[in-house]
Amino acid sequence: MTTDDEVSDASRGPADLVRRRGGGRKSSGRQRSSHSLDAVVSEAVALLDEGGEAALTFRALAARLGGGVGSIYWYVSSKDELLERAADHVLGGVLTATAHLGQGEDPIAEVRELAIAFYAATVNRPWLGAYFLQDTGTQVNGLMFFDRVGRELMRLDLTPRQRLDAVSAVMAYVVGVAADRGQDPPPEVRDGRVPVDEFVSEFRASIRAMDSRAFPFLHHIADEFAAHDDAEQFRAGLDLLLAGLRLQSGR
Amino acid sequence: MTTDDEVSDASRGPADLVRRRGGGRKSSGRQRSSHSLDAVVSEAVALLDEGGEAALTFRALAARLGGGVGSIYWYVSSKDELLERAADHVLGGVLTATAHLGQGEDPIAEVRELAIAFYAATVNRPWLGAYFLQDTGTQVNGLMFFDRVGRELMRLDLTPRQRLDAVSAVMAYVVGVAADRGQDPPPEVRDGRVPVDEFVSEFRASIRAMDSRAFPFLHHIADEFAAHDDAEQFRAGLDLLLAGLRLQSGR
DNA sequence: CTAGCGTATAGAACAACGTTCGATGAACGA
DNA sequence: TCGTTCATCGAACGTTGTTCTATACGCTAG
Repeated sequence: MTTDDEVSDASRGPADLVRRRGGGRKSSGRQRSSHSLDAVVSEAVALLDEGGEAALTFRALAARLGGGVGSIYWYVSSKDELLERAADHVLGGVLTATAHLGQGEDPIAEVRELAIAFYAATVNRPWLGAYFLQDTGTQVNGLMFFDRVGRELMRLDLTPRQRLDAVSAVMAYVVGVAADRGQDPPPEVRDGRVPVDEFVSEFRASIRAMDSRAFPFLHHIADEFAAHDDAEQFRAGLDLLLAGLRLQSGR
Repeated sequence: MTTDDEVSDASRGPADLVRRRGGGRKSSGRQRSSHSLDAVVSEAVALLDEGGEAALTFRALAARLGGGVGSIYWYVSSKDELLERAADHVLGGVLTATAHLGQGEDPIAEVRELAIAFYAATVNRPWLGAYFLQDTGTQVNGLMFFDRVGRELMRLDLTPRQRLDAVSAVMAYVVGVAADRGQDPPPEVRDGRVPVDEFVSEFRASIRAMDSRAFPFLHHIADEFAAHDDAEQFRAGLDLLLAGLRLQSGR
């Protein structure tokens, strides 16, 4: 699927030599096996979503697939590659979710939608940022997303350099918010065992307990912090970035 | 727990119960030991700088300190905490490096300098983003830096919410660029065994090899990508963000 | 003086992890 | 029937983070 390679060597062992920055094609053609690369990656994402990065182990994944640990290495040559493929897998979801975009009048508004869709996929997936677009050979969806954002900017009056910088900035911002949030709320809040209010008000109290001379700004925004919504805050920052871009492009 | 301590227990073992989001004081008072928390964290940062995140192991760190593995656990209760403290350690360096700032007329220009100094510290330290400001209890320098940036924005005509969103956006952007770059150039280029030109032109060639209908934007910026400088690109994106902020504040 | 306590160090031991390796079939053309 | 390729499996290895116990040293109380 996707674009896929030319022809010929269609069914070589997926995990061969020529690792990073080279070939690395999918297992195009018939799928005789009970696993298939897609199944391995999908289940890996499922494990990551359920228990975070620590939950993804080769043994847990093998048990989930009903196979042995060694089998996974036929499809993937290392855990790093597995994570890269997992990251690209969820980015594939972002691509299909935003397939309807691209016809709008305002390119920047389109970029905004793309970024928001990307953000939605990174929420609760802090590992995504670390493995996003590391290997351009295997991570085709990441490249496609990068290109889609850039294509919108080609409709704007900018230099190629400005376009490249802008796309990189938007990507970095999304990834950064994901990494920043990370494990922000402690696990007991994550699971819902402790109401969010309690954690937030406790945090506000701990801010108030600090020296207001040393941390004037923290005191200043303590209430806002307690009331803020993550997605809203993401959009606020994104809009700052896009406002600067709009200014640069002269509308 | 959580809220922690009242008074008294001033000189308990640094790595005690009450871990995340609570107290966690430094080894206040005399330093009798040959190690001390600062030595442990400093050496950890040195290991990270030399060989990346994989190079930091408790055994390597112990050997470096001339002690046993178990001793480290007296100062630090887990590897996560060690990495958080390491991140906060380099942020302490950023704080002292930017101590001269704060008297300028233009607050946004000051924010720009702060962000650039932060960025300089994250270059070749992709692990920093993942452990930056995870535990507000132990990571005091991160809080201080956050506060310093926010204090500049207090001189601008903005709502508290806008200020909070802006500071968060700037931080996220810096962290995002660090995470994005990550291991971007493969190790053989990192070490200088392969000249950068070769890698870059190879990358450009691989872009040209792709279908230009499927990736029009990648073709469009292939040359720019080959010639771009990371720090310059970082500043370009930062300036977009700050331009939006300047617009919002009405100069 | 000594018994006891908090401080601090050291390393053996354990469980879990990623990865390697050779053995083992199943499918298929010659 | 044989040999080759595809695909699977799990034992085994080395390394990792962490726990646990033993062992000192400096102090103060009795």
